[in-house]
Amino acid sequence: MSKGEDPGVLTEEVRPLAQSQKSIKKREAILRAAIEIINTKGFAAATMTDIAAALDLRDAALYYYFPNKQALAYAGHQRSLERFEAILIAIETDGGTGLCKLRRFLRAVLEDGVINGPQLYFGDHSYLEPAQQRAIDTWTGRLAKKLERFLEEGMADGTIADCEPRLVVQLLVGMLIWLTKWTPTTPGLTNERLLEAMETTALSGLARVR
Amino acid sequence: MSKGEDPGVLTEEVRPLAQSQKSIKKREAILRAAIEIINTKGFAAATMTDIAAALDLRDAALYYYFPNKQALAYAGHQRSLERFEAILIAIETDGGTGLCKLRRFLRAVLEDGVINGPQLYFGDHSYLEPAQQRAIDTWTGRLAKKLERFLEEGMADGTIADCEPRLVVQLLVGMLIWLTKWTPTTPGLTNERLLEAMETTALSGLARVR
DNA sequence: GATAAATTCTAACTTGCGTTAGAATATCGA
DNA sequence: TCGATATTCTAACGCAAGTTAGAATTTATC
Repeated sequence: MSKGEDPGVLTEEVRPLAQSQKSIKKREAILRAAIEIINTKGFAAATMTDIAAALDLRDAALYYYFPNKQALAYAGHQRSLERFEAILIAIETDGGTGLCKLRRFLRAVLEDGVINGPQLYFGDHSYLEPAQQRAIDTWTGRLAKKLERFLEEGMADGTIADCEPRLVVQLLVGMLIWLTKWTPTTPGLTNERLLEAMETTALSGLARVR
Repeated sequence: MSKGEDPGVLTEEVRPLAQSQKSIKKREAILRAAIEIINTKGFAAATMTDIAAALDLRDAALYYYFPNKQALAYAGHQRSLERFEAILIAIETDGGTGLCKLRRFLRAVLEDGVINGPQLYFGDHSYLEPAQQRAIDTWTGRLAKKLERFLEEGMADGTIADCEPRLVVQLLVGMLIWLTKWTPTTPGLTNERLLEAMETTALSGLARVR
């Protein structure tokens, strides 16, 4: 649909892209700030002014990028789930034992910025539209299933203890969610020490066999 | 300060008590409902109308028992911490190995009504007055220390693996906090299965040694 | 530099919710 | 039954925060 030899074609295509490029960057920054703030204070307590202030903006400016607060939060949920999915798929394609996959998952979540600027969250979404809630729930369910499969694989290949995957996954998720609350107030904490603590607690176990 | 032989003494003492007794019962019920609702929806999203509706009351009626929403939530925090402290002290006085104490703690928290009507919570308290926040923080810190001591005792008596107690306690707390969110939507779940899953995950560990 | 588009701001509107005052009702002892 | 106290309700106020409209400003293109 475009004339190949027209020298203007390049600029014609780049111009709108260049505009959008910048706009998208800012949209990303807003989304990032929103995720972190909502994650910290909760949806209701996190005000549009809070989020805007993180980027030296007024609350009204946010409405240029998102129609309303709900949509902003919903986008945050989606972003979070996309990241999780990417992590899980990467692990799936790489293969390995069930235990190996589980360990890689814990490490990946930590490295994906849990401590400084949590970009992964789940938790509450009762403030969303019912349809949005359902969408999040089914998506979350799919991802949880992937994790459960890791455990089942491990039980089959002998690397993971006999357990109820559904329950264990929720316990692990709880550990991860809580990270975003207490790690910011724990100075001197590194990903290495955190990962070691998690592996000791959940993988090798706290109990010493006698 | 009272006449010992006055037969009215008994009724005199009982009368105001009888009135208060009923009032206290209702105050307890309100507090209980508030803890559960705030725990589920968060402080900001939980409205006074929500809490009142749980007892077939209007929002204004709550102000007969609590001066304001903040005070109600603060009382909830205190109630929660009292329960935790009672659990921890009971375990301390009973003695046993570090691992034994840790196991007893997990069981006690579950039995204290985590699944049906969560009465224990921690999480966010950024909506309280700074002084109240400090009070909660120091109290929470004391209780966390008790848990950490269990781990240290276990490391000393050989029942618990080498670890950083500070970090491990937070990981365990995360597991427990998250319980109140997902267990209500998991039908057919029993305390026994839950406890077994927790012991498998955190105590004996998910990894099978080869 | 000038014009158009994109971006952000100011100011006001709206709604929900915490809170209060005072009326209404229930409870209870005499 | 009656009066007093305790408890709850109705109605309204005030404020905080989400949202909107339109002006103001910046940015990009010629």
